[in-house]
Amino acid sequence: MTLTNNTFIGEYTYSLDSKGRVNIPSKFRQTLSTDNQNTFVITRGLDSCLWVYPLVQWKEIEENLRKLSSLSSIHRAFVRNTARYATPSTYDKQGRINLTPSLISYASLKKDVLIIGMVNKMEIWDPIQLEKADKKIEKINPEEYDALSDRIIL
Amino acid sequence: MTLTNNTFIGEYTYSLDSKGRVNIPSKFRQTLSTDNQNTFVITRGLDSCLWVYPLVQWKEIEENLRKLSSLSSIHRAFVRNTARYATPSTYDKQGRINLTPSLISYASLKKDVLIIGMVNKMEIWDPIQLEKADKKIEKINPEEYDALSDRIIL
DNA sequence: TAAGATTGTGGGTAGTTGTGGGTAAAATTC
DNA sequence: GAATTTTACCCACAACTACCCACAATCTTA
Repeated sequence: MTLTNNTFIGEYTYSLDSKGRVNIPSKFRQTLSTDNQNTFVITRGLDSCLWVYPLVQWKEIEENLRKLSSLSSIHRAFVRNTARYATPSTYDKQGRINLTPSLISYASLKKDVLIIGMVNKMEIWDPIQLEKADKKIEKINPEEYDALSDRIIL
Repeated sequence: MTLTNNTFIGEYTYSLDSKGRVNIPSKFRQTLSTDNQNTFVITRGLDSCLWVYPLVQWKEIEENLRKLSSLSSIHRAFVRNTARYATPSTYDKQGRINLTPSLISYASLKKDVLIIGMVNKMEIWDPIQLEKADKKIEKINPEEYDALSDRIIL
């Protein structure tokens, strides 16, 4: 059953094979095909994980990058660092995407891989890395976390 | 697989051969051929790298240069430095472009060469030069960099 | 519960891509 | 105008990638 367009939620475990392929949760594939879309952009996340955007989502980011000026060195660096690691990819007939060696090593991916829905994108994690990141967050800024609670009604 | 017209993202490693030829990532070639275009304009980048524009993009730059006044010495210098090093080029049947000795030496290119998609253009880098440039940016204005992160939602 | 459909995982193969070098045309020099 | 250098075009081949098929495990449905 499909949720709505471009909404990713849930957690799924898959295995990365010897060719660097990972399965995409079938629910996510359905979500995407409603939009006649099987193209993603995979890139480095801000934690040690990968971010996978559906093309429409990525296009929005790109539009914002286009507005930055090549005359500013900061702007150039920002565009470069954002665009540099972005890799377009489609899923194959079996529903898998290819990860480049560079992306695999960035996220320290081994055999078992966690895919997490992040509403507008998915994250690909090594289970151990995710655990580490979780523990780190627990320690710092519980106040900031609470502040978010005010902005978002659950 | 093609993204859309004139969008360049990702990082690719190629080798500069003895004749001064570098491969263009096949994804970029597809992007360009959608426009029935295999003509680039290569010029000096503002960092120590080369900028490669598809012809359409370059035409836009030219239009903007036309608007600058020759009465202003700053404007004159800007137009001169932008136009001066621009070299039109096409890729051969194998998908390679020729770099002139002048361009090669400007970017300090050796054997290994990095091509980076910058959304509206590509950059050609020597890996060591890029590393240097990265470190430089880290030092100056982290606040400005963070401000950009707020403007662009990833 | 059995049969059928869907999903996840592995591997083989044909086509594409990256890199080197050869040759003929064009440009440059003497 | 001949000789030499430079450039553009072509071919060859190795490495890699995308696509295809197979099959086991799981879920669905009657």
